[in-house]
Amino acid sequence: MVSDFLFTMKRTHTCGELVKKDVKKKVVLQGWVHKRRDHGGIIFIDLRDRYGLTQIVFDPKHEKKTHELADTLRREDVIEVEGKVRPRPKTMINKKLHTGEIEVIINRLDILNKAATPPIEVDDYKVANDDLRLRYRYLDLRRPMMQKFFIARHKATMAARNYLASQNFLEIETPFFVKSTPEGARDYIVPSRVNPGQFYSLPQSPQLYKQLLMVAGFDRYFQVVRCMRDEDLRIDRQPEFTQIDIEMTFAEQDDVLAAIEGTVKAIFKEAIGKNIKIPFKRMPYKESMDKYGTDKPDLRFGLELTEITEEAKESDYGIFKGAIKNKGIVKCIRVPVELSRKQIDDLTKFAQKFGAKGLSWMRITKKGPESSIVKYFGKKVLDKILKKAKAKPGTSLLFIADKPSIANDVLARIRLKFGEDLKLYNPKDHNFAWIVDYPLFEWNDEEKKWDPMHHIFSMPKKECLKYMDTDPGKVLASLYDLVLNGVELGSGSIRNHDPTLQEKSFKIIGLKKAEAEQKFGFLLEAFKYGAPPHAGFAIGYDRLVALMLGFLDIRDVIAFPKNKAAQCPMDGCPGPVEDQHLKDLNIKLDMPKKKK
RNA sequence: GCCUGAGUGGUUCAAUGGUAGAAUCUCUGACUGUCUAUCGGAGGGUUGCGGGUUCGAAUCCCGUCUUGGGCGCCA
Repeated sequence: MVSDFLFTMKRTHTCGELVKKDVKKKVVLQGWVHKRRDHGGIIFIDLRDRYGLTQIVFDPKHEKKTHELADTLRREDVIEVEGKVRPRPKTMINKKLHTGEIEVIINRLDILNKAATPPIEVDDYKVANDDLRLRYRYLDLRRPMMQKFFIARHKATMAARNYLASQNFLEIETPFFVKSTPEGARDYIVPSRVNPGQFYSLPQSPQLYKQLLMVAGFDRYFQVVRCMRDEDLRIDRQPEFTQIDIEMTFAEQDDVLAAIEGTVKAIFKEAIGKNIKIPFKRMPYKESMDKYGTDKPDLRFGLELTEITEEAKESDYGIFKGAIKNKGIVKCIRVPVELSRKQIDDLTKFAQKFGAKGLSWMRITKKGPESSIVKYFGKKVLDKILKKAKAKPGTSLLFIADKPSIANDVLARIRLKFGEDLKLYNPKDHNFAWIVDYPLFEWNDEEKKWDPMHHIFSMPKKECLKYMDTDPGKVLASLYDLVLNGVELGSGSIRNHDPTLQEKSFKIIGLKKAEAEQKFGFLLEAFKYGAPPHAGFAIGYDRLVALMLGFLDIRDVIAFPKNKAAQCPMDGCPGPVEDQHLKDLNIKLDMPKKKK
């Protein structure tokens, strides 16, 4: 850490940089009183700034008046001190601190600002509850741990920018006031005063704009960009969040994946010094669904699922046969323990919570499979199932017979539960994977129509074009997701730059020509004038940084996040506005009456 | 909208239906080598709020508010 940048300032060093070689230097430090250890005579204070802690010493024998003033110091006072660096006695070296070999003996103390007693402690040992942390965020952010997170985030952002710039990507800003497209997530909207009755939307992503930048010939674009979605919050979902958004012209899928892999590698290297192996594993969507029941599998552990629909047909078990008759499947997971009755009861409740009708099970003991359903299976079929699922003594099988979506979802959740409960993985691992070859369309059973699985502007794979008219469910696209430890980190695709093909896609999802024209006309028009093939990706950046640092809560890497109700306990937003303000916008409130 | 957990000194937590405690913090005393200093003393509580049951409620019941996690939602 070099302090050249301080040359115009009164302080000569930060609180994180003085080491043995600085001994005898006369220094001026500024910072916050972190901890105070008063020995009656000598007083030690840990002086804190974002760079670290430095122990400063007030000795009555050294400078009596300064020592008396130091006696009045309390935590979080802001002070300036002048003194001399000296080595600590050998037995008093603090190995936990970078500055632990030295201390500064102080002869001058200026109290720059006394602090009122803080309502929460600025201390990583005792963290206040979420509400207070957000209410006094500026104090919470002073904690060394939080500062570390934001320093890491900054380094990560710089690494991404540098890497992408080195690969010829240009950072170009796209608008925040955009046209509303009422599909997918709910938009935040902003009234336009100069266009009465009209609204802007805040973007959920710069998707269409970055594609237009490709039409404009910028070749490679990126942006570290805020996106907004008016949906309910989760531990890894905030109403505004950051994406690293990229788009590339004349690029194949491998080019985009390589660009993202390079970015992620640079981020981990620069921010936490970790070398990540690239390229990441690639797994087709279908394989992921078959093996893990989800398109965002946590690959830090095994516990793969086994489908036994065919075998189940040969049984006399009514529940399995009934489900199969109903277009369902039978799938199971083998867990490496003999489950107790109580565990099975709990798992059944767990499964029902997520829509399963029930949970069938077999416990494999040394004597063979034990379960009330064993009797419905002939020995041959039973052996086939046990072999297929690799069920050995000391394991158990859990079966779900249901619609594929439910069987997969529930088993995927059970798999995660066992992975966590049995500690089948190292929580510090970072296991990246690409899920590729997604279907372009997904059947919406409730509305009896095709929905885009991800992104309607994606290019169908060449070999699938023949199914566009006959069987849209079979159409795979060059659509890819990045997954880290079971968390979706982003998605992208090769875009559809062919207007005719795009119209076909719209038609399949039931978007009428006029409607498409109204919503995306500007994009379709642009595509007429020489749109190059292009592809892109967007990384959920808050999630990436949080997972990189070893946790899931993205609020710890967002300086001023919202609470679960999308409010900020610090400034109190959202709040009402003045009547005149609403009048200027021609807006009248029509609030529902509160229930009594 | 639904499910589930929490709400007790400033803060973090404890307390079988029977005197609300501890640590930290604040103030204060002692102490010249600590490093989340240590050792004493003091201060600090309408147990979120409103009802109810009970001789007696932090504890049980009902309602309500705040907050965490999840489901729905997030193409």
